[in-house]
Amino acid sequence: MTARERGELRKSTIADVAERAGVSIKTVSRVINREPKVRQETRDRVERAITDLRYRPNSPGRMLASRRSYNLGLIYNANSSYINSIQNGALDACRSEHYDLLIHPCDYRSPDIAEEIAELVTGSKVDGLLLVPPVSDLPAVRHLLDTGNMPYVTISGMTTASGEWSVGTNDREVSASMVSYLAALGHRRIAFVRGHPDHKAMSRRYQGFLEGMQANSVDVIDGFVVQGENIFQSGIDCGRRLLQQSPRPTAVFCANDHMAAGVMAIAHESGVSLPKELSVAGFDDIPLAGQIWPALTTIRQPLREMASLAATLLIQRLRGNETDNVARVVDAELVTRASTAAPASPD
Amino acid sequence: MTARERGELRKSTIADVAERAGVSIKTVSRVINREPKVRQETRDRVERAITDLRYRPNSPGRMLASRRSYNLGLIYNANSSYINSIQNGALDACRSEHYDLLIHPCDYRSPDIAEEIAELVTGSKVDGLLLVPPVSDLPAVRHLLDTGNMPYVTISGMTTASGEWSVGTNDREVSASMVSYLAALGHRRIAFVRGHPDHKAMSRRYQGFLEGMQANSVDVIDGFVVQGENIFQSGIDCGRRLLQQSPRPTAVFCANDHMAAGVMAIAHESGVSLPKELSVAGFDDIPLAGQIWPALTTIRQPLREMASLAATLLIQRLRGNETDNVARVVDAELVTRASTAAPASPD
DNA sequence: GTGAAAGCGCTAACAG
DNA sequence: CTGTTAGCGCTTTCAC
Repeated sequence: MTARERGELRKSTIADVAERAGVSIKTVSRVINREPKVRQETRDRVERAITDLRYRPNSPGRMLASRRSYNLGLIYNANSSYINSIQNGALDACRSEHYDLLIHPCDYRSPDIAEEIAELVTGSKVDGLLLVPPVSDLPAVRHLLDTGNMPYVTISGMTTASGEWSVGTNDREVSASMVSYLAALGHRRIAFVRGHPDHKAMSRRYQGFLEGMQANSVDVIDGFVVQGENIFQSGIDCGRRLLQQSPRPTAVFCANDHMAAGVMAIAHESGVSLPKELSVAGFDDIPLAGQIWPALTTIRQPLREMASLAATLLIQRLRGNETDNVARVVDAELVTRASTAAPASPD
Repeated sequence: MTARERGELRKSTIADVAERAGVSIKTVSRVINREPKVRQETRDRVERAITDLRYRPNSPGRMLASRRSYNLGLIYNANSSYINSIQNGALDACRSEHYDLLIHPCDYRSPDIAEEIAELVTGSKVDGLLLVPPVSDLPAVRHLLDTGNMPYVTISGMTTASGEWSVGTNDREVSASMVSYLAALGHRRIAFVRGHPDHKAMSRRYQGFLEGMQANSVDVIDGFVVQGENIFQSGIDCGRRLLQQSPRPTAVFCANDHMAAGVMAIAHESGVSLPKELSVAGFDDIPLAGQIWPALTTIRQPLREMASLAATLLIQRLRGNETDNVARVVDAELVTRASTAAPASPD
C-alpha cells in the first residue's frame, strides 16, 4: 500500500508509478513523454498506475533534468492596452503545444530592463521570449536579442533587422487603403492624428497615410496633421485643435482607436454631428471601437493571430525546426462601421 | 579561468561562484537568499564573484530543492474582459515579493477544469492559486479548494464559505448607493439591467438595487427589470426593451459597464438624448466608461487593488504567516460623470 | 523494448 | 558564521 493509497499528502513520484506498474522509472518517463518505443501493453500498465496514483509529473524535476522549462515569457510594457489580445493569442498557441506562459510586464524606461529580461532566460524560467514594442524596439533589448543567444520572436516590432524572428502586419499598406476609402467617400479635407513617436508601427501608419493621400491625389493640408500620444486624452486634445481649423476637416484618421474615441468625444461635445459633419476612423479595432457611438470605422489589426503565430514560431525555434522565413506578415483589414460617411458638402 | 571567462556558453553555476569566491556553495546559497548569518566581508566577496561570472540562480534547481516554484497561478475564464486589471494587480504584488505569475485561462464549462487546475499545483508549477469568478464559483473547483489542500485566494467571488481566503468588494451596499444617487437627482422611474446569472457578484448588485429602491421609497416598476448577459450586445437588447416601455424609464442602472454602453448605443440610435431624456449608470469603471460619450457614471470596482491584496494574502499564506482575517473587503466607490442628470420632467 | 546509473543545480539538515 | 552531506524528481546516456 502506497502513501497515496493511505490518503497521505505526499505526492506520488515517478518511482511510485514505476513500482506499481512493475517497470523502471525510465519506462514511466517514456510513457509520460510519449516516446514511441514502448510496448502497448507496458504503456497501458503504466498509464493505469498513473491514473490510480493520481500521479502528475513534477515540473521542476523535469525542468532541471531536461534543461527546459516549457514556459514562454511574454515581455511587454506595463500599461499596454493591447496586451490582452496578444496574451490570448500567445496562450492559444501555448495551450496546444503544452507550454505555459509567464507574463512579464516592464517599464520600458527602466535602465536595467535588458538585465531583467536576460534573467528570465538565463535563470531558466522560460525557454524563449515573445516581445512587444516599445520594449522590443529598445536599443538595450535589441542588443540583448542580437548577442544574447536567446530564442525570441517579436510581435509588431520594427521589422527592419534582417534575420530577426518577427511577426508583423502591413500597417503602411492598409493605412493607405483607409485613405483611399475616405477619398472614395468624397473626402478631400482629411486630417491625420499621429501616434506616439516611440512606437515604430505608428510611423508606418503615418507613412501609409501620406502614401494614400498621394495615391488619391488629395493634398495634405497644413495644420491637418497633429501629433498624438496614443491615449484617449490626446485624442481629445488633437480633436480640439482640428475642430478649430477653418475650414474644418471632414474626416479624421487616427493612428489608433483610443485617439479616435477622443476625437469623437470632443466632436460630440462641440455639437459636431457624427458622421454627417465629421467622419472619424481609427486603427486596431479594439473592443471599444464597436461599443462607442457611432461605431468606429477602423482597421482590424489581427493581434491575437499574430501573437499566436509568434508563439508557434518560437516553439518551433525551440524545437530546432529552423525555418527560412522567420519574418512573417499577417494582413490587417479595413472594418467599415458607422463613424464614416460621405461628407455633407463635398468640395 | 572559468568557462564563462573563456566566452563559452555554459552558464555558470553556484559551484563556479563558490570556487571563485573561495567559499562553499552553501555560503553562496545564503547570499543569494539574503539569509542573515553571513559576514559582510564574505557576502561582498560572493557578490563580486556573482557579478564577475554573471551568475544567475537556476530556477528549476532551486524549485526542485526547495519545493517551491515562486510562481502564482492566475486562474480565470478565458474571455474575461476584466482580467487586465486583475492581472496587473496580481503582478504588482508579485513583483515586490519576487514571485512570478503564470496565467491560466480556462473554459469554465469544461468538465475537467478542476483536474487542470489541480495539475498546476500538484505538478509544482505554482505554489498557490488566485481565482476569479465564474471559475472560482464552480462546484468542482470549490470542492478542489475545500479538499485539495492547495493554497488559494479568490477575488470577487461568492464570499459565503467561511474560512475561505478571499478578497471581495461591497457590491450590494454600493449598488444601493447608486440608486440613492439617482433618486436624489429626482428619478422615480429607475430601470435595472441584471447581469449574468452565473456570476454571484451580479446577484449582489441586483440585491443592492432592490435595497436602494426600498430605502428611497421608489417603486420597482413592472418591466423595468430586465435580464442581461454582461456583454455589450445584451445591453443593446435590454435597452431596446426598456425604451419600448411607456412611459419610459428616466434612468437605467446596469449591472456592468459593457451593458451600460449597449444601452447608451441604442438610446443614441433611437434619438433619445443622453442624459437629458435618459440617465445611464454602470458598474465596474472599465476604461471604456471614461471614453464613451457622454462619459459613464459608474461604480469603480477596485479590481487592481483587490487582486494585489489577494496576491499579497496568498504569499503570506504560502509563507505560513497565518492570519485570522482571511476574508477581506475593499470598498468600491461611486464615480459620477456626464451620463446621469436630473430627469427632464420629474414625476 | 527496457533498465541502471549518473547527474541537472540547488537547498535542507545538521555538524562544526 | 561556515561547510558537508544528502537528496529534490526527473531525463540523459548508454548498456542490455
